[in-house]
Amino acid sequence: MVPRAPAHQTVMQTPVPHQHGVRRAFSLPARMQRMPAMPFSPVTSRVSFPEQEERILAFWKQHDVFKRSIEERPADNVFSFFEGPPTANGNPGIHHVLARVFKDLVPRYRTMRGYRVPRKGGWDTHGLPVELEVERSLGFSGKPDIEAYGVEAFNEKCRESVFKYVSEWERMTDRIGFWIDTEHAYVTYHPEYVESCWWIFKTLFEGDLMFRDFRVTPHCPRCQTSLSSHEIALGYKEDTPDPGVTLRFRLNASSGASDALRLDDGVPTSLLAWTTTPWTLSGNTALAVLPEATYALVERADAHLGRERVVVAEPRVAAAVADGEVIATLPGTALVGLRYEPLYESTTWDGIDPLMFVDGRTQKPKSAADLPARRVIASDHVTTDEGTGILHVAPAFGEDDYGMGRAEGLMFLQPVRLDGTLIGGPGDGLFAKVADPPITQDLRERGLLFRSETIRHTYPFCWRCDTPVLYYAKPSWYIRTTAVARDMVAGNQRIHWVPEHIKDGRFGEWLEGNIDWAVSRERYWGTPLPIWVCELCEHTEVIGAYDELFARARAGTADGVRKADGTVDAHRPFIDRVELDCPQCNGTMRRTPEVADAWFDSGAMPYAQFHYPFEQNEFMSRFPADFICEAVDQTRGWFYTLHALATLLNHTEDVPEAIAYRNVVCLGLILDGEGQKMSKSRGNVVDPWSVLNAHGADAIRWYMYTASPPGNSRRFSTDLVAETSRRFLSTLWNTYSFFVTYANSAGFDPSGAKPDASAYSELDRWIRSELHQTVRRVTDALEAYEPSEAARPIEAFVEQLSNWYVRRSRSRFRQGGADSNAAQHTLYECLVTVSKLLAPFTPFIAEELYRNLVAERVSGTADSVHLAMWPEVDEAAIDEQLSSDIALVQRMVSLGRAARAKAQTKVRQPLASAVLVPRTEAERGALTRLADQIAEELNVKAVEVITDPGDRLAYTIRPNLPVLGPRFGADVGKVRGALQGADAAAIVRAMRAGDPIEVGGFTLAPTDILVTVEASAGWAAQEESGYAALVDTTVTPELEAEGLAREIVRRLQDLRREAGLDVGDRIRVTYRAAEPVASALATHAASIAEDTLASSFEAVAEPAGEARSVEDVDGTEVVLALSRV
RNA sequence: GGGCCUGUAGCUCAGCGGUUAGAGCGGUCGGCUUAUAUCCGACUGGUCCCAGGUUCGAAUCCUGGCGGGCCUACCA
Repeated sequence: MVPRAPAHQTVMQTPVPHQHGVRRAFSLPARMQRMPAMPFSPVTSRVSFPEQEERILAFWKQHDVFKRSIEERPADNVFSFFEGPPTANGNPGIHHVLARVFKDLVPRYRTMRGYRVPRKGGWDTHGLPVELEVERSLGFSGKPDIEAYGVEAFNEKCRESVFKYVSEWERMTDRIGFWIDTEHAYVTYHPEYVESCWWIFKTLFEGDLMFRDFRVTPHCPRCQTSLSSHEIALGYKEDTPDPGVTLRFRLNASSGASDALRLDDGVPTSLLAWTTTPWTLSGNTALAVLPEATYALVERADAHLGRERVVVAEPRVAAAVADGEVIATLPGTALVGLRYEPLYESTTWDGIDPLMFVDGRTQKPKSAADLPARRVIASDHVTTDEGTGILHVAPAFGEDDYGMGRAEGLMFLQPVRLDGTLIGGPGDGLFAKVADPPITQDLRERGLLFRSETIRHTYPFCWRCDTPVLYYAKPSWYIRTTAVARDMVAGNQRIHWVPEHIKDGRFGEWLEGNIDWAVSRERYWGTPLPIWVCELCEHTEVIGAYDELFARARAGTADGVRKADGTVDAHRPFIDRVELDCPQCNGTMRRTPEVADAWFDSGAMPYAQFHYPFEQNEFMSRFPADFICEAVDQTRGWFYTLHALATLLNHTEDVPEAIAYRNVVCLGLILDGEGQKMSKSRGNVVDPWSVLNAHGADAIRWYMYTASPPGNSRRFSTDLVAETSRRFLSTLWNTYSFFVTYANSAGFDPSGAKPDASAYSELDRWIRSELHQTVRRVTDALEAYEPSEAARPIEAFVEQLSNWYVRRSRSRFRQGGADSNAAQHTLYECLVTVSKLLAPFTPFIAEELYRNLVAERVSGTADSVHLAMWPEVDEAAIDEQLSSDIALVQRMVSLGRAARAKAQTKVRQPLASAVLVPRTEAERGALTRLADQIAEELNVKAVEVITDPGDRLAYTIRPNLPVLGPRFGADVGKVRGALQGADAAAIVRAMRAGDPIEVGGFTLAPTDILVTVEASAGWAAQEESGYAALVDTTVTPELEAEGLAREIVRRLQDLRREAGLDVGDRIRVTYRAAEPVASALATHAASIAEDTLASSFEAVAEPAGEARSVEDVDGTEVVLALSRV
């Protein structure tokens, strides 16, 4: 249907202020203005949602609706949204659709609330995934291949690769109705973006928030590169066999041991330590014990060494030293500070460069004598659950070890090369894992091996080449996030998280355990670190702007960065050639070779997307974001880097807020039908287009919003989307189609005066009450960023609208007159309001309804629902009593139908009466008032509402536990027992009279007891939760005749439809029927004729006409024939 | 290994201290219907993952397991 407006030039008018509403900003063609007689465009009940959506997309484009939805809102009322940039190096899957539809929801809602919501897109273009994709396409297997190929050419390939899939992303984004400005999207490799990143680096460096240090990192010795945590996760192998060796670290007279260790006895005494990595032993510089643990001195006889004593944690004695005798125990603190004999004198080996920790940094010692001696240290990392309770510490090969080295000022030895080969000792020149056996053998021969075994554990391998990964200390640049860790924790408390548990759960705990951010990567395609270090004196300088770079660069060295045409490309390898003069020593300053972690780029987007601070533009009005939304896997990714950089830059007083976002919705992951995460590697990714083409974007969107709360993971299947479309969208569509059909035939004018309040029927007042309660619920939920909570009430309302309001009002729409007008106004209001409520959720169908019902019919209105204002709650329309009364009616009708089903009388068969039994007097009043509706629904002649059904019912009584529980506590059981034995009828009588009830020594009030009823003969009853409905099952001959007449009406209507007659066609009917049908038809001929628009209805011997059918009515043959008049 | 989430009908999910655990879909049967690709009813289908505990009362709260998901991790 949309767009129906003929193509024409839209005329932009001067923007108008929008404090209280939206003014139309372009003029409609003259023929569309003020033509109340013009009907709504006809709406077919059969609609292709996907095709309709394409038409609406075209309408939005033609009329620039997205852009206007921003620009028509006041510039001083900004709601800020940050787009977390997707990496466009693969085709988008349905899981990307999930994120994008949730991102779209809140901005659309806020726009309708009158905010200006700019939506700048972005692309994440740097990083390892891009490099790996290129490596794959070039058939590379590691860094040496890239170096040989040339960094310049390689990076050029990366740049091309990034946008290979962008058009696919844009096509998907557009089709699902995600409004985002891709035209002005930020791109992380653009020079302006990189320059902002540089500014941040410089700001942090000058604020003493950046430093260089060793970092222990997973390292693939074959590819000679660090592996990111993501890559490591790909390569874990279970049950990897490794050596498990227990070693003797000898104590001697100069160890400084206390008397407790009895070294004076002259018995050889050792500390025992266990490790799975013998190749790290030559890097040992300490042993760690748990100070609060108790250690045991164990004496034993060794087959080779004779009498000896060993020290292990007391709980480990049985496991580690099965054949010994504990001769003393001592606290862990008594071991701290002991010196021990090194396994290897590795400090003196060729090629080893011993370092030491000073003030937390590794340094060369002034002389060999300054090196700290190996000693026993205290550490919380030690456990007594495993090994010996004494830990071998090699700071060069373990993160914990490194931390201990730093904290304790230990020696630092790294006798392993980056290619994984050992320097010196028994394994000299061998690859680390290969060196384990010779090292073990050497220690065995020297009497230092206490025990050797093979253990199995989970160990990481390089996912590309299957080489075991080594953990290895390498120099790295850090951002000192620990300096602002408390600020980050405090800031987090000001962020509204959905779901809430992320705040103090996954995210909060991550912040609590914050460590400095290792931000450098030894890679190629990334933001180059703008750090230059003097070759001679190590003077370090950070460049924060291109102008600064060009001013400082030695002549000619920056030519590759600033191209001849004036553009800048600060990427490698050009930037690597830039040399600066050292201001301190006249040496040459060269750039540190690393690039930035790509997460740094994305965390910098609040600033870099606007080239802040180089351009003073939107940044200030956009920071911090009011809303961001990504999947939970971003908790330690984008959510963290955004937060960290904001807190850091606030710490340096360069940005005004310490948080980057105020509200964040974390989405769960999409799983496939089997509950597995969708990923390219598993091959279970659903192609969004297959679903979009079949069911459309609205169906997918509605499914995403309603399937489960945003934070839950959800299983996805096309069938579930199809169900959504059928159940929700079709119901709404048909209600809309119904309205348009009858409104047009009645000449309904939406601009016409609204009916007086008194003209509205009770049904009208009820649905309006429901409508405005729905508006309230939806608004509240959206204000709380709870999309699922917001969507469900709309679904429930549409269901009520279609299946109660419209169904019960159908005849009113046909009749005309004041009542008909009230019904039309009511349904119109409902549909228009629903279209606005739905606009953020299902923007296409909402637009279609709004365009046809409002924009094209009512002057002075916005021409798109997305430019309209959010509906206001009409508090006066809300009548909660009426809402609950109708809910009760619906419940009673449902009970009554169930009672009919028990009696096996179809609803078409009229019955004499129904008896309703509510729980309270107030309910009795309501049902009495609404008895007519119930009688119609149940097809009974009379409805009686009573609280005492007399002998039509038998009673059972039950204790009202929620009331009795708090009062009687443990006696509840006795009360229950007493009630079971009591005379139910007598108690019910007492309850009716309002008398206190004495039972088993307890005094109960009427409200303490619940009554259940059952029908007696001649009645059918259904009871639920204290409510009951009964129907009189007696079918008199009169009732039977009436039922037969209605049966014939239904069959004639079927015949009309089969014959292809129009709703208004008048007919002539002839029939032949045996008894008892014949008499029934004769009696009711007039009403049958009226219901079927028949001008004549006569019994003949041989019925004939345009359509004829032979029917079996309860065993009686009936022949029907009809012809158009 | 640790953290967080999650486990309810064949499927997707509500319910999160209170009477007989629900909805939609599916299946079977019946019914309504000239807005509907709809709708209504009945039937079918549940050791509310398991085991303890708290409580008068537990799907719901606590503890411990088990399964699934995500994140994280060389506990030597």
